[in-house]
Amino acid sequence: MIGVVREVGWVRIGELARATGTTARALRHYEQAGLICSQRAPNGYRIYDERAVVRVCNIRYLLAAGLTLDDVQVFLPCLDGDVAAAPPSDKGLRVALERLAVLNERIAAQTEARDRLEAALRQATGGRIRPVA
Amino acid sequence: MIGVVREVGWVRIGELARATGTTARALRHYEQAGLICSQRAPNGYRIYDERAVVRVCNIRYLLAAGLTLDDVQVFLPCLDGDVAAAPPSDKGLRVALERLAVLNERIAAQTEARDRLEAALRQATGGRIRPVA
DNA sequence: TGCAACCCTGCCGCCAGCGGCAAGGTCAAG
DNA sequence: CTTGACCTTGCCGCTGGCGGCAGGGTTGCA
Repeated sequence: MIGVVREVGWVRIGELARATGTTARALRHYEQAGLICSQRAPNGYRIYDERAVVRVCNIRYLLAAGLTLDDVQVFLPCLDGDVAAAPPSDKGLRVALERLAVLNERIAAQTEARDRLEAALRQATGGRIRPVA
Repeated sequence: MIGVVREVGWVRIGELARATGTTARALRHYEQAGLICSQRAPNGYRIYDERAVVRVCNIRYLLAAGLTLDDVQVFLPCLDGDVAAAPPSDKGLRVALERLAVLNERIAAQTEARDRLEAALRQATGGRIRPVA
């Protein structure tokens, strides 16, 4: 074993964290939420195969897109990437569409608020033109 | 003063809550956050003048738009419609403009999230969530 | 042999915006 | 005089996605 570099196969939590741009803490959190699973080494350490990288990246992607961990649950069958045979369920699509609607709503509301604020500011400074550095 | 009926210049918290579509609990919360203020009746009850209705509605509007209570703080001088009589200070304007920028940033971030989700969905309808790595 | 770098579990904290409850005071109507 | 609607303060709880720490164990390397 000396000098043998294991290219693939099993990584521990820290390495997976580095590989996916997250933290060990977050990964344990995902596991507790049932989004990823791990084998255990004889010493109790979590070990992951390389598919975990894809999976975690997918999870992070969906989270960054505004889904919750619960939402991501729905997509579990699709998270392994190589599953061409597992198209997203109707349920998954529904969740995603709902989330999309929520995001659109929020964006619209905030944009409206911004426009209002902008107008108010313009009015506030309308009479007295004050240079606001 | 005899016989003069002042059509409710003052309301108590419950009525204000009903008038603004919120709860007494929330109003106390806003007060504790420094967003609204109240007089006190001799018995200790909070009493509000009718401008409070406008103010609270504005607060709720901004909150619904995704602002935080802290954000709303900054816009306090604008919430009463008093702007013409009491133009905001340079300092206030500066802060308001900063907040405007923050708002724009937030909108941009959420828009990006939405686009990502949309893209993911588009990929999903093609068979899988998204090509990873 | 001793250290530094990992890993483990478990639990508390944080932010935001309240909800809800306890334990009491106040007031008008019946 | 009692009921019930309303008000007060204060504090704990909840959701979401972790951060961070305590208090351990395990490894690799000089």
